[in-house]
Amino acid sequence: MIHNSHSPLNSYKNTPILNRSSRTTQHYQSLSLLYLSFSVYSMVRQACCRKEEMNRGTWTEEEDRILKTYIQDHGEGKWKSLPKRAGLKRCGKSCRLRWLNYLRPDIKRGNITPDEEDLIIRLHNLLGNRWSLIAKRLPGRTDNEIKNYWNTCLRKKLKHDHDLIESKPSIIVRTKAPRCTTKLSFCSNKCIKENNATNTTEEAIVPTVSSEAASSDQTQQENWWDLLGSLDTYFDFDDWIPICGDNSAFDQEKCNW
DNA sequence: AAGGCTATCAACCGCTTTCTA
DNA sequence: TTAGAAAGCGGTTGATAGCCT
Repeated sequence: MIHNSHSPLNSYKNTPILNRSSRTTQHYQSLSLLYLSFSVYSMVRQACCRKEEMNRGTWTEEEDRILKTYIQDHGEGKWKSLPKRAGLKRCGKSCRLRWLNYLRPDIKRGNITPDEEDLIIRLHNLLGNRWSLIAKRLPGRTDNEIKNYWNTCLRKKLKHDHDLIESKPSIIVRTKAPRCTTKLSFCSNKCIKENNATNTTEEAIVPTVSSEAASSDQTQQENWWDLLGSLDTYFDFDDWIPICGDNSAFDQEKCNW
């Protein structure tokens, strides 16, 4: 879709919490609490930028040109101070997003190909709504693009298969340990070595498998391996071994528990 | 032609995670 | 070790195009 880059966004209206005439003492008490909370919140958390001084909405061609030129000359990073340095009336987050999702030279234009679509579906099946991780497996595509594509096209497309999907065991790979309760995880040999050496967390994919998949149910384990097998085009699994609480449960020779 | 409705997707927001001093 | 800053992430919003009546 082509947006008119010169049309201002007429959004973010000040919506009153209640009509003045319909407010009661109770409403005012609630409002006081709300304002108090907001004041405390403001003391703790500073806004990333002053909204009234910033351009918002669709980027103009001129803004794009300024941002692109600046990043080509000075490189990415330091997004918070970038707008000031580059002479843009945008907040740093907005600049970052615009660069990552639109201006970056390696962005792939055009429709999602059937191969890409297939990969998105498979990865989503594996990873869930981890758009940035999915995007990393699709060169030139952004997480935002994939997320939109999923929410608009694929969700509908797959809806008629809903019952089929529902009947399958849910095997979602979680990638951030604090967010999941898992028994089973996968880690590359390289990663283990590095972690042992540096005692740091590996940023690359170190997926853990949801507890459903970690059950002793043979069918679920087979499904899991099927899923991994279908993805080996995209992942280099030669270097990956499963670890399961203690590794002893896994037979690396037979590739099974 | 006009108005309503829907689909799309860029951009925003709030929160979490990671980095750094 | 800790607090604040920076970066990253995913859900949501809203402008716009296009279709339908």
